[in-house]
Amino acid sequence: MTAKGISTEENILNVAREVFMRNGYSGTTMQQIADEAGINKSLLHYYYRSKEKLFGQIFAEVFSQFIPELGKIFMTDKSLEEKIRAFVDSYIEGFIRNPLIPIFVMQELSTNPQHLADLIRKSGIDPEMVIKMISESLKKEDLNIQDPRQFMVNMIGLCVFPFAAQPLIQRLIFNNDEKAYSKFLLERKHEVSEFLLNAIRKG
Amino acid sequence: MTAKGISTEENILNVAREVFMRNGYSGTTMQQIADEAGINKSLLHYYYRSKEKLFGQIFAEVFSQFIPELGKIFMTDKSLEEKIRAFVDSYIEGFIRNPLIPIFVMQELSTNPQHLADLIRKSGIDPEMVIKMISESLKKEDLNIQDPRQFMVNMIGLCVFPFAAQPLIQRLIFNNDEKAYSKFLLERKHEVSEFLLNAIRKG
DNA sequence: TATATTTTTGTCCAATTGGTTAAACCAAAA
DNA sequence: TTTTGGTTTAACCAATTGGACAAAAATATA
Repeated sequence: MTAKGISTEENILNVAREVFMRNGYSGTTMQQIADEAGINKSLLHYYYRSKEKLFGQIFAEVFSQFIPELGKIFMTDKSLEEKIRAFVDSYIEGFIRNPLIPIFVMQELSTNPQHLADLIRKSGIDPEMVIKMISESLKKEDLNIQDPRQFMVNMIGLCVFPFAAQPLIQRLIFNNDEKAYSKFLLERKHEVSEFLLNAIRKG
Repeated sequence: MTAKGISTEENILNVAREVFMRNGYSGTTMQQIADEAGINKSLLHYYYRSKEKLFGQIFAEVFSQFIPELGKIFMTDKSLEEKIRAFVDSYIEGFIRNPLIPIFVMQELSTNPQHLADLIRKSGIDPEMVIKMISESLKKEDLNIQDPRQFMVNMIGLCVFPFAAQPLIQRLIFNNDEKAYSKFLLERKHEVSEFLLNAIRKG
């Protein structure tokens, strides 16, 4: 038990999540995690047998926050316009709460793509089915969408990119004004939805 | 001199660039670079005094390939439509040739934002000036662009994201079909331009 | 209380880390 | 041929790495 009434096990997980997300797998040492958690290094191995196991658990959890619940939102009977607004809003909101998710997940999958296969297998969901379902839902309405896959990448990319590139954008476009950048991110919920809807409007 | 008539110094740089881009700074060891370059570890330190120096040189070079030459393209007297097409085309083309650039640069700047300050200072260019110039150029024509900064992030994000998220998209949307994904990326040059132009068309 | 059980720590380990140094090598100049 | 300069190597270093292990401390159970 720590001061806050949190179990040691949970405390380790919280600290490790933070450090791993900040510095990546190889940029993080077990000693570092132990120090920041205020415990002995051996205790890490007591609860989570190895660095890989600890990281694996954290990555799986963060990964599930990155993969959008496209299926759920696009299976409702709302209009496509409403679906897009709902998705963009909740997806961006999630990253505002935890801005490191995108770069952490994408970087790890870039150097270690085989993690992906494991995670998909464990999740049990069938990506192809979900994609097909959404594609159908996109084609249904009379909109200017030639390739649903391109549109999905556009939609997700517009949400994700500003977080992955935060330091760059904040410095180059906002002269390192953190407040201004936060405001920019909030405004993006509206901006991205409108942008997407304009782009697929027929005429 | 190596077999290909390339100097040892240059060969080290090429190998190091590849390894660093694949595994990041802390995921790379000097031994690894030495092995892949077919030389002794001491030789690395002979040519590039330290790991940091070697990495710094490589990062500066790759970074300059990531920062789009927005200024150049948007200062011409083409129409905005032509400018956008020209930019998207050349920017995406560059990443097709070297797909690891985006994730490498964004990841490094995420864990080490102070690199950015140094690089900008060394480059001598004034980001604020460039941004202002482009903003003006975007406002000139009668288009549906409320905030030029949002539009710039949209444009760059649509180009960059598919490369940063390549493993994910390739697996989830293209069932790991590399060929299909390459085709998708090629088609994106046209897709992104059209998408952007549709989105800012008035009416 | 005394006895298990769980949690935490200190100590140790082999391997690897980035880096140094002196010696060996080798082609070209003298 | 000897000398000179840059190049390459082997040996070595202190520090750090992830991890093992048993003792100790704390807690639960009897």
